[in-house]
Amino acid sequence: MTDTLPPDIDATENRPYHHGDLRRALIEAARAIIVRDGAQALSLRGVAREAGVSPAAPYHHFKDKQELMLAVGKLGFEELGAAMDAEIHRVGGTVNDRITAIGVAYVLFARDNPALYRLMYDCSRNMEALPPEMHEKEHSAYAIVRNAMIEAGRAAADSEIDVELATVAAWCVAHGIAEMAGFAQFAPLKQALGGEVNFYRELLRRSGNFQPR
Amino acid sequence: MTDTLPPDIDATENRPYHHGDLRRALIEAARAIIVRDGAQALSLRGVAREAGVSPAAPYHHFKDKQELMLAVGKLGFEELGAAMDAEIHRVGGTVNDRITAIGVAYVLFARDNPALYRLMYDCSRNMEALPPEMHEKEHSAYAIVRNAMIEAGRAAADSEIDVELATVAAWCVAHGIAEMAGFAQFAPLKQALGGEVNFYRELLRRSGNFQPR
DNA sequence: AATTCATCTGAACGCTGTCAAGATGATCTT
DNA sequence: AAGATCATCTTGACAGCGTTCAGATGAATT
Repeated sequence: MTDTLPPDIDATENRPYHHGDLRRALIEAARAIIVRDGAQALSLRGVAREAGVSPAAPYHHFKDKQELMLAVGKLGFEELGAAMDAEIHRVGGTVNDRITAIGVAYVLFARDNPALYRLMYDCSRNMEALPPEMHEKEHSAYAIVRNAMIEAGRAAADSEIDVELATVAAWCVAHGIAEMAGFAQFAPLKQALGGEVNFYRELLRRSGNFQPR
Repeated sequence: MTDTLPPDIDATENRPYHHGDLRRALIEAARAIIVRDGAQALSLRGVAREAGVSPAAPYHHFKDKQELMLAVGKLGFEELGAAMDAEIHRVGGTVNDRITAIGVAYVLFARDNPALYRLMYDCSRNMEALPPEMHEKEHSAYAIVRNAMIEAGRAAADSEIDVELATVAAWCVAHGIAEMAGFAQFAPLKQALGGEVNFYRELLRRSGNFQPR
């Protein structure tokens, strides 16, 4: 019973059976639809259609439509973490430069992927708690913010509560701004501040969480 | 042709035709369903059922399901404004006491009506801009925050941009906290800070928007 | 070569949002 | 008072949705 199939890639789930890797294909099809047509237009049947399988096929990989959504949301959090990480390394500089970069990257991710960003929170809210791997892994979005808060001295690294609180406070601010980012009635403010990014930067600055004390 | 029906109530829209006032009945039925069973369970047919009319009846009062949702969202913003107003008058005290009260009232409204709160933003985001009456009326939620920012000296009252910016900054923070309010994984933090409300108050305080400079 | 069993299909269920055509009945005109 | 008007509501239909179940398919194991 030697494995004729390679232990394979590094991915969490991989099953090249009939289709090859339908599970991943479904997740990516769903992501594509949600980014292209918005959350409203996402149907399980549509995802199956996009992946070229029958409407019932997804049920062998996901219990629910919701469980597929959750997988897409998880992917979204990974992408968010990657975007923040990339921006940190691009900016470099002082801790405070980087901490601002994190906030801006967060808001821009939400602005560029509004439906995906929304889904990430929608499926989170429907659960009792976020699955641990969403925010506990080393390079998760949550860990990045958390580490930045410690490094910036916004929390005593030895006080668990203090670190959590600083992280949550920063996260809430970024989330609030991110959700408003697309609202059209802020256009005058964006213009008055000399650009969209400056607007976000100013809001982050005012919150006191993304700039030196 | 003397009016057999009283000119009637003070409401904005009132048409006692066949049903009496189906438009309002539909809005209130929708509100009841969304509060009772969640946003996921809200269907146009269900609303019609709850109001005791046929599935097609709503289409004589609303172009769309979305248009009905929008009306519910508008109602929600009115209730939010009323809740904030009530809390302001209940607390009294200094400007800073009241400004904190506004933030707490905002977050608690979202915590107590999560699905309604979500709908308020969902239908807002689907539009180009919020309908003006949602945030420009004297006692609208927006105006309350705006006036408080001026009174608290957090913005120069004569600088339009400054006032808008301060208001938006505060609103974003409150919104961010409000959306996170229900997340289960914050339970330890709530306990560590001696209660849920203290947790919200601490997050608001840290943002710098809801406390004296 | 035979068996097992995960994977996928086809057909069906009740539900949804929406529409077109017709019935109802309050209001307005005469 | 009688007739016309017209907003209001119902009936019936359509396509599409999430979900289930019985059966077909074919790769992996024996």
